[in-house]
Amino acid sequence: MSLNKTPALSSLACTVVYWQKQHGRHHLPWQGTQDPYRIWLSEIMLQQTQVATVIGYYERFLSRFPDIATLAQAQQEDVMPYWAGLGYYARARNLHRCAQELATNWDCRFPPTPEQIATLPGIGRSTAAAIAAFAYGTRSAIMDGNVKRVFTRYFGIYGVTSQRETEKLLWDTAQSAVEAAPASLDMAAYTQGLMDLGSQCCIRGRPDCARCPLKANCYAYIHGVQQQLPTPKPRKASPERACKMLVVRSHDRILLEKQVSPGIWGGLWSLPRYDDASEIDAACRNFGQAGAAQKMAGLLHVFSHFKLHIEPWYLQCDTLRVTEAGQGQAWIAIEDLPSTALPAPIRKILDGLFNPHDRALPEFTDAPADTG
DNA sequence: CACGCGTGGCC
DNA sequence: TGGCCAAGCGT
Repeated sequence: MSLNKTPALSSLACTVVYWQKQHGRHHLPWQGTQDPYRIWLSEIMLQQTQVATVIGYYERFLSRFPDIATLAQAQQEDVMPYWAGLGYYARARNLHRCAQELATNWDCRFPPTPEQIATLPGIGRSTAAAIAAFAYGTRSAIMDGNVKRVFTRYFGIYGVTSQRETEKLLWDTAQSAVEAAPASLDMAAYTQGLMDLGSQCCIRGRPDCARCPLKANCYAYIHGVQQQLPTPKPRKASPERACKMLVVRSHDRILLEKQVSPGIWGGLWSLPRYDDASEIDAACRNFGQAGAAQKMAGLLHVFSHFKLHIEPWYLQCDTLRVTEAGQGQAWIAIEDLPSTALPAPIRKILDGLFNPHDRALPEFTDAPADTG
């Protein structure tokens, strides 16, 4: 992919800087300094941790350990209390180790290049670039969750961002954006501006495109696909459950059960539900039709947090009197089903029975298949 | 390289 | 309300 000569690329960095100076954040505790120690400490604390959580920890830590030498001389047991509650405690152990390494090998200073900084414990490519950009003005790109949102949307980069190919494209694009910018670019404002855009405008759920300075050239805004980007990770396999349901028909009516709220399908009407075949048998005997139920084609319904395998059975028993409905049950006329509040899979089952589109008779099967 | 690491916020 | 996510990194 060649983005280098597009207007979208060449105008990006200056637009971000201009916006950051007017609308970005300028009063966070770690801003307004070029001290690599303070910048480093903030970057480590901010890894996978929200700004509001970090602020208090940052100020307490900095009061106790004001510079690299103080931190390097401390015992790890004296450091950890200042991290307790912040999470990801390897960050604190690496921070301490890193300070000692800087004291031993670098005269309590940070190395001059992001490549060298990234060799230190707990500092990866993105954190190293951020430290170098804020402390030295080095033109090296960062890549965090904010930048991923901004760039996937702005450039229309599809693919799960944690996958290698997408990750590489994002890094290459981010570096190209820096290199396409004029030499006078304010790297600190640009780096901060990308993160400010990501946290203030280009948020995940409802991006505030109206206030975004990049919308004129933004792929997602132009094509209306903000909700599709960044490409969401495939969800973990959800637990699966199974149940059987019974369609009991008497003349022109079927038996439905009102679902309680709160609960699955609360307030809707569903079919009587059973856990196993013996309960189906018992129900049929109860209706005076032992062994008369027919197994229908199974289907799979996917909820947000689990999957339900439904095995419907059909029982014709015209001897029943429709006045005999249990608590929470009702005999509903088939002609009234279209106006009845039914969950989608229940409507599908009943549609297949009573409104077969392309076959003369409802279809029964011995081998239920998940056709959901 | 997919995963574990911690806690809080969000819907 | 449980799952997903947040200024990532190390293994």
